[in-house]
Amino acid sequence: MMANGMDTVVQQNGGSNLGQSSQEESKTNLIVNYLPQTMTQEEIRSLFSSIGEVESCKLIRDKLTGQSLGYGFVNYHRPEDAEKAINTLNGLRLQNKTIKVSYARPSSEAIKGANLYVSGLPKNMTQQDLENLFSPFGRIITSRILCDNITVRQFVTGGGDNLPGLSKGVGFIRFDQRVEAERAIQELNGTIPKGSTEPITVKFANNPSNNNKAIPPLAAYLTPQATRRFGGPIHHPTGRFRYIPLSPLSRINLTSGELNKNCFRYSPLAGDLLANSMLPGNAMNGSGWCIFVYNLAPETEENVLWQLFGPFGAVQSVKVIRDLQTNKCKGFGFVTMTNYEEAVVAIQSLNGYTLGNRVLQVSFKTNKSKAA
DNA sequence: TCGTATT
Repeated sequence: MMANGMDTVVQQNGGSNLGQSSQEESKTNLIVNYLPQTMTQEEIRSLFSSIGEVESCKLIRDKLTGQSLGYGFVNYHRPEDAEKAINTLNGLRLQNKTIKVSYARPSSEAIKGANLYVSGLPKNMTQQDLENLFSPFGRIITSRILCDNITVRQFVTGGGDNLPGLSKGVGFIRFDQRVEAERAIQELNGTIPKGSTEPITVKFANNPSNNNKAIPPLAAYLTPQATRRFGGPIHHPTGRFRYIPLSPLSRINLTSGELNKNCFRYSPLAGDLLANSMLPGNAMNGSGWCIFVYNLAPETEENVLWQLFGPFGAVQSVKVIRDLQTNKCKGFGFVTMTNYEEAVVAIQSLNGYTLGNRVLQVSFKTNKSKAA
């Protein structure tokens, strides 16, 4: 059935009340996976609030470093909102990630430590092959075969089923229950898959919470931005952005983590945009850059703006301006992005973009009430 | 040849 990690998990027993208690499967609590590293809890809340009223929202962070672990939970008040969130937000591309939205299983000790690392796989083994190999031992939550160019794959195919990248011969299988994983190790470790000559190794995967390999060099926090190559959070003394013009040589690399998110740089492409945005009292309101989007269709909803701007970087909030009577979009909206450079790229990319049969106008928000 | 999936 499912051939990639983007799909909502299929309940192999149809979700009916079989052996294991189908008791308190929450219909409102969602787990969100593959979140962009920079996405904050409030940005997640904002995104999911575009569907319906959120009861609670939690981004899971590393207890030591505070870094996002790339997943979180969103609990709605209403089950129908949770279902709608899955239908509309699962598979949404944000920055270089494709998020996954699915129902959270009830938390328990039995589901922890159920992730397996598999190596020695034949290079031609597909994700589906891998699932077929492991599925006799339990319900598979996720599976993945590592490829050399996963980034390219996600951008080109949107995380599709085929894997143009070359398999590295290693992968992961996450089972629903730890006992299922244990049994898979016993039965499959050291065995030779059909059509292969090499035995596979099956073992428990490293636990990402207690590894020490992800700590960036201390120097990354101490040296000037020129030497920064790591995406970790910079704790600016002011706790907020400071305007630091750099040379106009900066280039933006959307696919790497090399965008310095805590300094504003002049971009040779963006001089006039910057000039506009720096008008008094406008785009930068102290927490992000407000972008004006014009010529939206009457039926536009918030998720459209998320879809449009999300791929360009951190989006804090979106707003569709509606007529109070008809509840239809009045033709414009606003998007607030955290980082100046990402906002510039979004504007340059989306201004003039044809959405439906409408040509969008996208710019930094200006203080047009004064009609200066 | 180790990804960011259980509060």
